[in-house]
Amino acid sequence: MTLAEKAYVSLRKDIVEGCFAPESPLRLADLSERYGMGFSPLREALNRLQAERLVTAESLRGFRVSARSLAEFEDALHARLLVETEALRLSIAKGNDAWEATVVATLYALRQQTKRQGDLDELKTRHHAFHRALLAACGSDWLLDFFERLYAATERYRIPALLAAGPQKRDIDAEHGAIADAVLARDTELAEQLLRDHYLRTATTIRTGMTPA
Amino acid sequence: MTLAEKAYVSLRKDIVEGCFAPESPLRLADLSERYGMGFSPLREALNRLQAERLVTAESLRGFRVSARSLAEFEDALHARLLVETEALRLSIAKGNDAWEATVVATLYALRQQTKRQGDLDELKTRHHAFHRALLAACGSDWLLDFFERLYAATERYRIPALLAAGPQKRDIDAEHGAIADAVLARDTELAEQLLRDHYLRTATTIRTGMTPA
DNA sequence: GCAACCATGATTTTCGAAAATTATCGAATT
DNA sequence: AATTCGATAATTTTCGAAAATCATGGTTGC
Repeated sequence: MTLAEKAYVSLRKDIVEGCFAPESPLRLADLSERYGMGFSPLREALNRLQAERLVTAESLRGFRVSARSLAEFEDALHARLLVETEALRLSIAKGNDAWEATVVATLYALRQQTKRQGDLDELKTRHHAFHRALLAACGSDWLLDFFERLYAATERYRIPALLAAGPQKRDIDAEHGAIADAVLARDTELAEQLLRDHYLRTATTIRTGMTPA
Repeated sequence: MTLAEKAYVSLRKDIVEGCFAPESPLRLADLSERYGMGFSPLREALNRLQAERLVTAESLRGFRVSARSLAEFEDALHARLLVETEALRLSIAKGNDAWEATVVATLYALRQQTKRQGDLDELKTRHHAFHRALLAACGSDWLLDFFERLYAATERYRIPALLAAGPQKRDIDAEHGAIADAVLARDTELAEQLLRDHYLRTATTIRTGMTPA
Protein backbone atom coordinates (compact mmCIF):
# COMPACT_ATOMS: atom_id res chain seq x y z
CA MET A 1 0.00 0.00 0.00
CA THR A 2 1.35 3.42 -0.87
CA LEU A 3 1.62 6.21 1.68
CA ALA A 4 -1.17 8.12 -0.02
CA GLU A 5 -3.50 5.16 0.47
CA LYS A 6 -2.49 4.81 4.10
CA ALA A 7 -3.11 8.51 4.57
CA TYR A 8 -6.55 8.15 3.00
CA VAL A 9 -7.54 5.23 5.22
CA SER A 10 -6.21 6.84 8.41
CA LEU A 11 -7.67 10.26 7.74
CA ARG A 12 -11.03 8.85 6.75
CA LYS A 13 -11.21 6.78 9.90
CA ASP A 14 -10.18 9.67 12.11
CA ILE A 15 -12.72 12.00 10.55
CA VAL A 16 -15.59 9.53 10.70
CA GLU A 17 -14.72 8.70 14.31
CA GLY A 18 -14.65 12.35 15.22
CA CYS A 19 -10.99 12.63 16.20
CA PHE A 20 -11.04 15.99 14.46
CA ALA A 21 -13.81 18.41 15.32
CA PRO A 22 -16.11 19.36 12.45
CA GLU A 23 -14.97 22.50 10.63
CA SER A 24 -11.55 22.37 12.24
CA PRO A 25 -8.77 23.12 9.76
CA LEU A 26 -6.63 20.22 8.62
CA ARG A 27 -3.20 21.80 8.46
CA LEU A 28 -0.61 20.00 6.46
CA ALA A 29 2.16 20.61 8.98
CA ASP A 30 0.05 19.05 11.75
CA LEU A 31 -1.06 16.11 9.65
CA SER A 32 2.48 15.58 8.46
CA GLU A 33 3.63 15.17 12.03
CA ARG A 34 0.62 13.12 13.13
CA TYR A 35 0.89 10.56 10.36
CA GLY A 36 4.63 10.74 9.79
CA MET A 37 4.71 11.54 6.09
CA GLY A 38 5.28 14.45 3.71
CA PHE A 39 2.73 16.78 2.19
CA SER A 40 2.23 14.98 -1.10
CA PRO A 41 0.46 11.82 0.11
CA LEU A 42 -1.62 13.85 2.55
CA ARG A 43 -2.84 16.21 -0.13
CA GLU A 44 -3.81 13.29 -2.31
CA ALA A 45 -5.83 11.78 0.51
CA LEU A 46 -7.50 15.09 1.27
CA ASN A 47 -8.50 15.48 -2.35
CA ARG A 48 -10.14 12.08 -2.37
CA LEU A 49 -11.97 12.88 0.86
CA GLN A 50 -13.12 16.15 -0.63
CA ALA A 51 -14.76 14.26 -3.48
CA GLU A 52 -16.51 12.17 -0.81
CA ARG A 53 -17.69 15.28 1.02
CA LEU A 54 -15.94 14.35 4.25
CA VAL A 55 -13.68 17.38 3.94
CA THR A 56 -14.16 20.74 2.27
CA ALA A 57 -11.50 22.74 0.47
CA GLU A 58 -11.19 26.41 -0.22
CA SER A 59 -8.72 27.68 -2.77
CA LEU A 60 -5.44 28.63 -1.15
CA ARG A 61 -6.92 28.25 2.30
CA GLY A 62 -6.54 24.53 2.63
CA PHE A 63 -8.84 21.84 3.91
CA ARG A 64 -11.32 21.56 6.76
CA VAL A 65 -13.35 18.77 8.24
CA SER A 66 -16.88 19.03 6.83
CA ALA A 67 -19.46 20.69 9.03
CA ARG A 68 -22.10 18.66 10.78
CA SER A 69 -25.67 19.83 11.02
CA LEU A 70 -29.05 18.37 11.68
CA ALA A 71 -30.14 19.34 8.17
CA GLU A 72 -27.27 17.47 6.59
CA PHE A 73 -27.97 14.44 8.73
CA GLU A 74 -31.63 14.39 7.71
CA ASP A 75 -30.59 14.72 4.10
CA ALA A 76 -28.12 11.86 4.33
CA LEU A 77 -30.70 9.72 6.14
CA HIS A 78 -33.28 10.35 3.46
CA ALA A 79 -30.84 9.52 0.67
CA ARG A 80 -29.79 6.42 2.56
CA LEU A 81 -33.33 5.13 2.80
CA LEU A 82 -33.80 5.70 -0.91
CA VAL A 83 -30.59 3.95 -1.88
CA GLU A 84 -30.68 1.12 0.61
CA THR A 85 -34.28 0.08 0.15
CA GLU A 86 -33.67 -0.20 -3.58
CA ALA A 87 -30.38 -2.05 -3.08
CA LEU A 88 -32.01 -4.39 -0.58
CA ARG A 89 -34.84 -5.15 -2.97
CA LEU A 90 -32.36 -6.02 -5.70
CA SER A 91 -30.18 -8.01 -3.34
CA ILE A 92 -33.13 -10.15 -2.23
CA ALA A 93 -34.12 -10.68 -5.84
CA LYS A 94 -30.65 -11.63 -7.04
CA GLY A 95 -28.81 -13.08 -4.04
CA ASN A 96 -27.68 -16.69 -4.13
CA ASP A 97 -26.60 -19.21 -1.48
CA ALA A 98 -23.21 -17.62 -1.00
CA TRP A 99 -24.86 -14.29 -0.32
CA GLU A 100 -27.23 -15.80 2.23
CA ALA A 101 -24.24 -17.38 3.93
CA THR A 102 -22.52 -14.00 4.17
CA VAL A 103 -25.60 -12.43 5.72
CA VAL A 104 -25.77 -15.20 8.32
CA ALA A 105 -22.03 -15.03 8.97
CA THR A 106 -21.83 -11.27 9.42
CA LEU A 107 -24.90 -11.26 11.66
CA TYR A 108 -23.35 -13.95 13.83
CA ALA A 109 -20.07 -12.06 14.05
CA LEU A 110 -21.89 -8.86 14.94
CA ARG A 111 -23.84 -10.57 17.74
CA GLN A 112 -20.72 -12.15 19.19
CA GLN A 113 -19.19 -8.72 19.42
CA THR A 114 -22.19 -7.05 21.07
CA LYS A 115 -22.08 -9.79 23.72
CA ARG A 116 -18.42 -9.12 24.39
CA GLN A 117 -19.17 -5.47 25.23
CA GLY A 118 -15.54 -4.49 24.67
CA ASP A 119 -13.78 -3.04 21.66
CA LEU A 120 -16.08 -0.43 20.10
CA ASP A 121 -13.85 -0.34 17.03
CA GLU A 122 -14.44 -3.98 16.22
CA LEU A 123 -18.15 -3.57 16.85
CA LYS A 124 -18.34 -0.75 14.32
CA THR A 125 -16.47 -2.79 11.75
CA ARG A 126 -18.85 -5.72 12.12
CA HIS A 127 -21.91 -3.48 12.11
CA HIS A 128 -20.74 -2.03 8.83
CA ALA A 129 -20.00 -5.50 7.45
CA PHE A 130 -23.49 -6.73 8.25
CA HIS A 131 -25.24 -3.80 6.65
CA ARG A 132 -23.04 -4.07 3.59
CA ALA A 133 -23.69 -7.80 3.37
CA LEU A 134 -27.42 -7.19 3.18
CA LEU A 135 -26.95 -5.14 0.02
CA ALA A 136 -23.95 -6.92 -1.43
CA ALA A 137 -25.90 -8.99 -3.96
CA CYS A 138 -27.74 -6.03 -5.49
CA GLY A 139 -25.43 -6.11 -8.49
CA SER A 140 -25.12 -2.33 -8.71
CA ASP A 141 -21.70 -0.83 -8.18
CA TRP A 142 -23.21 2.62 -8.11
CA LEU A 143 -25.70 1.84 -5.38
CA LEU A 144 -23.01 0.14 -3.31
CA ASP A 145 -20.77 3.15 -3.81
CA PHE A 146 -23.52 5.48 -2.64
CA PHE A 147 -24.13 3.20 0.33
CA GLU A 148 -20.51 3.48 1.41
CA ARG A 149 -20.55 7.25 1.12
CA LEU A 150 -23.77 7.65 3.03
CA TYR A 151 -22.73 5.14 5.65
CA ALA A 152 -19.58 7.13 6.38
CA ALA A 153 -21.52 10.40 6.38
CA THR A 154 -24.11 9.17 8.90
CA GLU A 155 -21.55 7.32 11.01
CA ARG A 156 -20.14 10.71 11.94
CA TYR A 157 -23.46 11.40 13.67
CA ARG A 158 -24.16 7.93 15.05
CA ILE A 159 -20.98 7.38 17.02
CA PRO A 160 -21.08 10.52 19.18
CA ALA A 161 -24.78 9.95 19.83
CA LEU A 162 -24.03 6.36 20.80
CA LEU A 163 -21.38 7.38 23.28
CA ALA A 164 -23.47 10.21 24.70
CA ALA A 165 -26.68 8.23 25.09
CA GLY A 166 -25.14 5.54 27.24
CA PRO A 167 -26.67 2.05 27.44
CA GLN A 168 -29.31 1.41 24.82
CA LYS A 169 -32.90 0.62 25.61
CA ARG A 170 -33.39 -0.78 22.13
CA ASP A 171 -32.61 -4.41 21.43
CA ILE A 172 -30.57 -3.73 18.34
CA ASP A 173 -29.48 -7.34 17.99
CA ALA A 174 -33.14 -8.29 17.70
CA GLU A 175 -33.70 -5.65 15.03
CA HIS A 176 -30.76 -6.93 13.00
CA GLY A 177 -31.97 -10.49 13.48
CA ALA A 178 -35.46 -9.64 12.25
CA ILE A 179 -34.05 -7.96 9.15
CA ALA A 180 -31.86 -10.96 8.42
CA ASP A 181 -34.80 -13.34 8.86
CA ALA A 182 -36.97 -11.39 6.47
CA VAL A 183 -34.12 -11.19 3.98
CA LEU A 184 -33.43 -14.93 4.11
CA ALA A 185 -37.15 -15.62 3.78
CA ARG A 186 -37.03 -13.40 0.66
CA ASP A 187 -39.82 -11.29 2.07
CA THR A 188 -38.97 -8.07 0.29
CA GLU A 189 -41.74 -5.91 1.68
CA LEU A 190 -41.11 -6.91 5.28
CA ALA A 191 -37.33 -6.61 4.96
CA GLU A 192 -37.62 -3.09 3.55
CA GLN A 193 -40.04 -2.08 6.26
CA LEU A 194 -37.77 -3.43 8.99
CA LEU A 195 -34.68 -1.78 7.54
CA ARG A 196 -36.51 1.50 7.28
CA ASP A 197 -37.74 1.25 10.88
CA HIS A 198 -34.24 0.35 12.02
CA TYR A 199 -32.81 3.51 10.51
CA LEU A 200 -35.64 5.75 11.62
CA ARG A 201 -35.24 4.53 15.18
CA THR A 202 -31.50 5.22 15.05
CA ALA A 203 -32.27 8.63 13.61
CA THR A 204 -34.51 9.47 16.56
CA THR A 205 -31.69 8.68 18.95
CA ILE A 206 -29.34 10.86 17.00
CA ARG A 207 -31.77 13.75 16.78
CA THR A 208 -32.29 13.88 20.52
CA GLY A 209 -28.52 13.64 20.95
CA MET A 210 -27.94 16.55 18.57
CA THR A 211 -30.40 18.98 20.14
CA PRO A 212 -29.26 18.95 23.77
CA ALA A 213 -31.82 20.40 26.15
CA MET B 1 -8.30 28.98 -9.33
CA THR B 2 -5.34 26.79 -8.44
CA LEU B 3 -3.59 24.60 -10.98
CA ALA B 4 -4.96 21.49 -9.31
CA GLU B 5 -8.50 22.74 -9.84
CA LYS B 6 -7.78 23.60 -13.46
CA ALA B 7 -6.31 20.14 -13.91
CA TYR B 8 -9.43 18.61 -12.40
CA VAL B 9 -11.80 20.54 -14.65
CA SER B 10 -9.77 19.91 -17.80
CA LEU B 11 -9.19 16.24 -17.14
CA ARG B 12 -12.80 15.63 -16.22
CA LYS B 13 -14.00 17.32 -19.36
CA ASP B 14 -11.56 15.43 -21.55
CA ILE B 15 -12.49 12.09 -20.01
CA VAL B 16 -16.23 12.64 -20.23
CA GLU B 17 -15.88 13.83 -23.81
CA GLY B 18 -13.87 10.78 -24.72
CA CYS B 19 -10.61 12.50 -25.65
CA PHE B 20 -8.88 9.62 -23.90
CA ALA B 21 -9.92 6.10 -24.80
CA PRO B 22 -11.42 4.06 -21.96
CA GLU B 23 -8.81 2.00 -20.09
CA SER B 24 -5.97 3.95 -21.64
CA PRO B 25 -3.25 4.78 -19.13
CA LEU B 26 -3.00 8.38 -17.96
CA ARG B 27 0.74 8.87 -17.77
CA LEU B 28 1.95 11.76 -15.73
CA ALA B 29 4.64 12.74 -18.20
CA ASP B 30 2.08 12.94 -21.01
CA LEU B 31 -0.46 14.83 -18.94
CA SER B 32 2.23 17.18 -17.69
CA GLU B 33 3.05 18.14 -21.26
CA ARG B 34 -0.59 18.25 -22.42
CA TYR B 35 -1.75 20.55 -19.64
CA GLY B 36 1.49 22.38 -19.01
CA MET B 37 1.94 21.76 -15.32
CA GLY B 38 3.94 19.60 -12.92
CA PHE B 39 2.99 16.25 -11.43
CA SER B 40 1.56 17.49 -8.15
CA PRO B 41 -1.60 19.22 -9.39
CA LEU B 42 -2.23 16.41 -11.85
CA ARG B 43 -2.04 13.74 -9.20
CA GLU B 44 -4.47 15.68 -7.05
CA ALA B 45 -6.94 15.90 -9.89
CA LEU B 46 -6.56 12.21 -10.66
CA ASN B 47 -7.25 11.33 -7.06
CA ARG B 48 -10.46 13.32 -7.08
CA LEU B 49 -11.53 11.71 -10.32
CA GLN B 50 -10.79 8.31 -8.86
CA ALA B 51 -13.21 9.02 -6.02
CA GLU B 52 -15.77 9.86 -8.72
CA ARG B 53 -15.09 6.61 -10.57
CA LEU B 54 -14.06 8.36 -13.77
CA VAL B 55 -10.54 7.00 -13.42
CA THR B 56 -9.18 3.89 -11.74
CA ALA B 57 -5.89 3.60 -9.90
CA GLU B 58 -3.68 0.65 -9.16
CA SER B 59 -0.92 0.90 -6.61
CA LEU B 60 2.36 1.88 -8.20
CA ARG B 61 0.92 1.38 -11.64
CA GLY B 62 -0.72 4.73 -12.00
CA PHE B 63 -4.07 5.81 -13.29
CA ARG B 64 -6.28 4.73 -16.18
CA VAL B 65 -9.47 6.01 -17.70
CA SER B 66 -12.31 3.90 -16.33
CA ALA B 67 -13.57 1.13 -18.56
CA ARG B 68 -16.86 1.45 -20.36
CA SER B 69 -19.25 -1.44 -20.65
CA LEU B 70 -22.89 -2.02 -21.36
CA ALA B 71 -23.34 -3.44 -17.86
CA GLU B 72 -21.93 -0.31 -16.25
CA PHE B 73 -24.11 1.87 -18.41
CA GLU B 74 -27.24 -0.05 -17.46
CA ASP B 75 -26.24 0.21 -13.82
CA ALA B 76 -25.68 3.96 -14.04
CA LEU B 77 -28.97 4.39 -15.89
CA HIS B 78 -30.86 2.47 -13.25
CA ALA B 79 -29.28 4.46 -10.42
CA ARG B 80 -30.02 7.64 -12.31
CA LEU B 81 -33.70 6.85 -12.62
CA LEU B 82 -33.86 6.10 -8.91
CA VAL B 83 -32.08 9.30 -7.89
CA GLU B 84 -33.64 11.65 -10.40
CA THR B 85 -37.25 10.60 -9.99
CA GLU B 86 -36.93 11.15 -6.26
CA ALA B 87 -35.14 14.47 -6.71
CA LEU B 88 -37.71 15.61 -9.26
CA ARG B 89 -40.55 14.72 -6.92
CA LEU B 90 -38.96 16.76 -4.15
CA SER B 91 -38.15 19.63 -6.47
CA ILE B 92 -41.76 19.87 -7.64
CA ALA B 93 -42.94 19.77 -4.05
CA LYS B 94 -40.53 22.41 -2.79
CA GLY B 95 -39.70 24.62 -5.76
CA ASN B 96 -40.69 28.29 -5.68
CA ASP B 97 -41.08 30.99 -8.31
CA ALA B 98 -37.35 31.47 -8.73
CA TRP B 99 -36.94 27.78 -9.42
CA GLU B 100 -39.71 27.82 -12.02
CA ALA B 101 -38.01 30.76 -13.67
CA THR B 102 -34.74 28.82 -13.88
CA VAL B 103 -36.49 25.86 -15.48
CA VAL B 104 -38.06 28.12 -18.09
CA ALA B 105 -34.80 29.99 -18.68
CA THR B 106 -32.62 26.90 -19.11
CA LEU B 107 -35.18 25.28 -21.40
CA TYR B 108 -35.28 28.41 -23.55
CA ALA B 109 -31.49 28.56 -23.71
CA LEU B 110 -31.31 24.89 -24.63
CA ARG B 111 -33.81 25.30 -27.46
CA GLN B 112 -31.99 28.32 -28.85
CA GLN B 113 -28.86 26.23 -29.06
CA THR B 114 -30.50 23.24 -30.75
CA LYS B 115 -31.81 25.63 -33.40
CA ARG B 116 -28.35 27.01 -34.01
CA GLN B 117 -27.02 23.54 -34.86
CA GLY B 118 -23.46 24.64 -34.21
CA ASP B 119 -21.24 24.31 -31.20
CA LEU B 120 -21.81 20.88 -29.66
CA ASP B 121 -19.92 21.98 -26.56
CA GLU B 122 -22.39 24.73 -25.76
CA LEU B 123 -25.29 22.40 -26.46
CA LYS B 124 -23.98 19.90 -23.93
CA THR B 125 -23.53 22.61 -21.33
CA ARG B 126 -27.10 23.83 -21.76
CA HIS B 127 -28.51 20.30 -21.77
CA HIS B 128 -26.78 19.67 -18.47
CA ALA B 129 -28.01 22.99 -17.10
CA PHE B 130 -31.63 22.18 -17.97
CA HIS B 131 -31.58 18.75 -16.37
CA ARG B 132 -29.91 20.16 -13.29
CA ALA B 133 -32.43 22.96 -13.09
CA LEU B 134 -35.26 20.44 -12.96
CA LEU B 135 -33.83 18.93 -9.77
CA ALA B 136 -32.27 22.03 -8.28
CA ALA B 137 -35.05 22.73 -5.80
CA CYS B 138 -35.05 19.24 -4.29
CA GLY B 139 -33.20 20.53 -1.24
CA SER B 140 -30.92 17.49 -1.01
CA ASP B 141 -27.22 18.06 -1.47
CA TRP B 142 -26.66 14.32 -1.55
CA LEU B 143 -29.11 13.67 -4.33
CA LEU B 144 -27.72 16.55 -6.36
CA ASP B 145 -24.23 15.20 -5.81
CA PHE B 146 -25.30 11.77 -7.03
CA PHE B 147 -26.99 13.40 -10.00
CA GLU B 148 -23.76 15.09 -11.02
CA ARG B 149 -21.79 11.88 -10.72
CA LEU B 150 -24.27 9.84 -12.69
CA TYR B 151 -24.69 12.53 -15.30
CA ALA B 152 -20.95 12.52 -15.96
CA ALA B 153 -20.85 8.74 -15.98
CA THR B 154 -23.65 8.40 -18.55
CA GLU B 155 -22.45 11.35 -20.62
CA ARG B 156 -19.43 9.23 -21.51
CA TYR B 157 -21.83 6.89 -23.30
CA ARG B 158 -24.24 9.46 -24.67
CA ILE B 159 -21.83 11.63 -26.63
CA PRO B 160 -20.19 8.92 -28.75
CA ALA B 161 -23.62 7.44 -29.48
CA LEU B 162 -24.89 10.87 -30.47
CA LEU B 163 -22.05 11.44 -32.90
CA ALA B 164 -22.28 7.93 -34.34
CA ALA B 165 -26.05 7.90 -34.79
CA GLY B 166 -26.16 11.02 -36.95
CA PRO B 167 -29.30 13.16 -37.15
CA GLN B 168 -31.93 12.28 -34.59
CA LYS B 169 -35.38 11.05 -35.43
CA ARG B 170 -36.59 11.95 -31.98
CA ASP B 171 -37.89 15.41 -31.26
CA ILE B 172 -35.84 15.92 -28.14
CA ASP B 173 -36.86 19.54 -27.78
CA ALA B 174 -40.46 18.39 -27.56
CA GLU B 175 -39.57 15.85 -24.88
CA HIS B 176 -37.81 18.49 -22.83
CA GLY B 177 -40.71 20.86 -23.33
CA ALA B 178 -43.23 18.27 -22.16
CA ILE B 179 -41.20 17.59 -19.04
CA ALA B 180 -40.96 21.29 -18.27
CA ASP B 181 -44.70 21.74 -18.79
CA ALA B 182 -45.53 18.90 -16.41
CA VAL B 183 -43.05 20.25 -13.87
CA LEU B 184 -44.46 23.78 -14.02
CA ALA B 185 -47.98 22.36 -13.73
CA ARG B 186 -46.73 20.55 -10.62
CA ASP B 187 -47.97 17.27 -12.04
CA THR B 188 -45.53 15.00 -10.24
CA GLU B 189 -46.70 11.69 -11.68
CA LEU B 190 -46.64 12.90 -15.27
CA ALA B 191 -43.31 14.66 -14.88
CA GLU B 192 -41.69 11.54 -13.45
CA GLN B 193 -43.14 9.41 -16.22
CA LEU B 194 -41.91 11.77 -18.92
CA LEU B 195 -38.44 12.02 -17.40
CA ARG B 196 -38.24 8.26 -17.17
CA ASP B 197 -39.35 7.84 -20.79
CA HIS B 198 -36.86 10.47 -21.87
CA TYR B 199 -33.97 8.55 -20.32
CA LEU B 200 -35.17 5.16 -21.46
CA ARG B 201 -35.41 6.43 -25.02
CA THR B 202 -31.90 7.84 -24.83
CA ALA B 203 -30.75 4.52 -23.39
CA THR B 204 -32.14 2.65 -26.36
CA THR B 205 -30.15 4.83 -28.72
CA ILE B 206 -27.02 4.23 -26.70
CA ARG B 207 -27.52 0.48 -26.50
CA THR B 208 -27.84 0.11 -30.26
CA GLY B 209 -24.78 2.34 -30.62
CA MET B 210 -22.77 0.18 -28.23
CA THR B 211 -23.46 -3.16 -29.86
CA PRO B 212 -22.43 -2.47 -33.44
CA ALA B 213 -23.70 -5.08 -35.88
C1' DG C 1 -9.54 57.35 18.04
C1' DC C 2 -9.70 54.87 13.83
C1' DA C 3 -9.09 53.18 9.30
C1' DA C 4 -5.78 52.17 5.70
C1' DC C 5 -1.40 50.21 4.88
C1' DC C 6 2.71 47.71 4.94
C1' DA C 7 6.00 44.32 6.88
C1' DT C 8 6.25 39.84 8.82
C1' DG C 9 5.07 35.16 9.69
C1' DA C 10 2.24 31.20 8.71
C1' DT C 11 0.21 28.27 5.30
C1' DT C 12 -0.87 26.44 0.98
C1' DT C 13 0.51 25.29 -3.57
C1' DT C 14 3.79 23.95 -6.98
C1' DC C 15 7.98 22.33 -8.81
C1' DG C 16 12.08 19.44 -9.65
C1' DA C 17 14.72 15.81 -8.20
C1' DA C 18 15.46 11.54 -5.58
C1' DA C 19 13.72 7.08 -4.19
C1' DA C 20 11.05 3.08 -5.08
C1' DT C 21 8.76 0.13 -7.98
C1' DT C 22 7.35 -1.93 -12.25
C1' DA C 23 7.95 -3.02 -17.21
C1' DT C 24 10.97 -4.35 -21.04
C1' DC C 25 14.31 -6.77 -23.53
C1' DG C 26 18.04 -9.66 -24.48
C1' DA C 27 21.14 -13.35 -22.92
C1' DA C 28 21.85 -17.59 -20.82
C1' DT C 29 20.00 -22.06 -19.57
C1' DT C 30 17.27 -26.20 -19.91
C1' DA D 1 11.95 -23.41 -28.68
C1' DA D 2 10.59 -21.93 -24.32
C1' DT D 3 11.79 -20.10 -19.82
C1' DT D 4 14.17 -17.90 -16.30
C1' DC D 5 17.21 -14.40 -14.98
C1' DG D 6 19.27 -9.94 -14.73
C1' DA D 7 20.24 -5.34 -16.41
C1' DT D 8 18.23 -1.34 -18.23
C1' DA D 9 14.61 1.83 -19.03
C1' DA D 10 10.24 3.80 -17.92
C1' DT D 11 7.02 5.19 -14.51
C1' DT D 12 5.07 6.14 -10.21
C1' DT D 13 5.57 7.86 -5.66
C1' DT D 14 7.58 10.76 -2.21
C1' DC D 15 10.24 14.34 -0.35
C1' DG D 16 12.15 18.99 0.50
C1' DA D 17 12.50 23.48 -0.94
C1' DA D 18 10.86 27.46 -3.55
C1' DA D 19 7.05 30.31 -4.96
C1' DA D 20 2.67 32.21 -4.11
C1' DT D 21 -0.84 33.54 -1.21
C1' DC D 22 -3.20 34.58 3.05
C1' DA D 23 -3.38 36.10 7.99
C1' DT D 24 -1.54 39.00 11.76
C1' DG D 25 0.02 42.87 14.18
C1' DG D 26 1.98 47.11 14.43
C1' DT D 27 2.59 51.72 12.32
C1' DT D 28 1.33 55.76 9.97
C1' DG D 29 -1.67 59.33 8.51
C1' DC D 30 -6.01 61.62 9.02
